[in-house]
Amino acid sequence: MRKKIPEKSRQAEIAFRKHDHRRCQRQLLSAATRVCAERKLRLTSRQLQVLEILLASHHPVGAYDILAELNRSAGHDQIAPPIVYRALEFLMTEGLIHRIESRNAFISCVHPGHCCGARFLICRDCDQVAELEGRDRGLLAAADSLGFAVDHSMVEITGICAECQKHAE
Amino acid sequence: MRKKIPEKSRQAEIAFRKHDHRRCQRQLLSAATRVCAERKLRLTSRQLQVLEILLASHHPVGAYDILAELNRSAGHDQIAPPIVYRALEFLMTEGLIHRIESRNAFISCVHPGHCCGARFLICRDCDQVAELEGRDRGLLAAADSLGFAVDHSMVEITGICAECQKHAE
DNA sequence: ACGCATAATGATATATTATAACGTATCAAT
DNA sequence: ATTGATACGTTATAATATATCATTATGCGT
Repeated sequence: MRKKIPEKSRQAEIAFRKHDHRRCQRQLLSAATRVCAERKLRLTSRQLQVLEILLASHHPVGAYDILAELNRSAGHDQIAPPIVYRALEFLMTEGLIHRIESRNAFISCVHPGHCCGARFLICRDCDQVAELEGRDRGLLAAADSLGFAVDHSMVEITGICAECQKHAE
Repeated sequence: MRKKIPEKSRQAEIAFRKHDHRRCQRQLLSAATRVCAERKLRLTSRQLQVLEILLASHHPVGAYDILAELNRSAGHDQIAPPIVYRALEFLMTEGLIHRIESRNAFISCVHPGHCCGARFLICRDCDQVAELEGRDRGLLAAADSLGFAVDHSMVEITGICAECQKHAE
C-alpha cells in the first residue's frame, strides 16, 4: 500500500496529465513575477521573454532554440547567444527554471522559487518532463552516511510516461 | 541507527577513501577484460587505451582531454575526435564507463558491466567522483506510482567530500 | 589460405552548445 | 545631473559532439 501523495506535491507530474495549460502557464508566470517582486529583483523584458518561451510547454528547450524563437519575433536586428545564456542564468539562479543536463536544455520550474533538489521524469517518446517535488531522502541519507556535504542534487530519469505507454499498445 | 552497508557495495565510495589505486586500477582493468571476454566482444587497443586513461583516476575526464592524452602518446599522426567518441560509446554501452552529464565528462565504472542506475557523488573541491551502488528505491517507487516506465536514471550529487571538509577546517 | 561480411579506424568537415571580453544603455538612488 | 549597479549588445572564439565516407583489421565459413 502506497502512502498518500502529500498535498504539496500534487502538481508534480502535471506535465504528464491533461490540463489547461493556458491556466497553468498564467499561474506559473504570476508566481514568477511574485517571486521577483518579493526579492526586489526586476524581471526585465528579455528575461520575461525567455521565461515565457519556456512556460509555453513542459518540454525542455535548448538555448539555441530559444535564441531562434527570440530572433523570429525580433525583426531585423539579430540577437546573439550571450543574451539568451544570461537570461537563463538569471532565471536559474532565482529558481524559476531548471537545466536538464542530459539534454543540454532548459525547462520552467513548476514551483518557482521554492525548488531544491528537483527530480525529473523525462519521457523519451513525448519529450515532456515532469518535476517530482521533494527531496530524495534515501539519497541524502546515503550521502550523509559518507560524510558528504550535499550542495546540489540532480536527478533525471528517462523512460516512457504512462500516457505514451497507452498509445504504444 | 543506520543499516549496515551491504557487502556488495563496499567499494562504492572508494574514490573518497585512501586506497592503493594501482591495485584498484588493475582489478578494474581485469574485470573489464573479463566482461568483454564473457560477452565475446573484442576490446580493441584504442578502446583499451581510452579505458586506461579513465582508469588512471577517479576523476571525470572530458573527451577532448582524452583526445589530448592519446595524441601525446601517438607520435606525429594526430587522432581526431570521432575516434575518442566511438571508443567512449563502446565502453558506455558495455557498462565499463559512465558519462557525468553535469561535467560533460566520463569516468570509469567501479563495478564494470554490472551497472544499472548508478548514482554519483561529485566533490567540487577535489573533483573526485564516487559511485554509489544500488538503485534508488524511493525514486523508482515514485516513478512507478505515476506509471512511468524507467529506462535509465541519472543521479549526480555535487558537494564536498568528507576528506575535503577536513582540510577546509 | 581465401574471400566475404562485419566492425573498428582514420580523416575531413561541420554542427551544436557555451563563454570571454569589452563597450553601451538603462534605471534607481542620491 | 551624477553615480553605481545591472543588464544588454556585439564580436569573436572556445568547447563539445556528430555526419560522412574512405580504409583497414578481424572473425568466420569454406
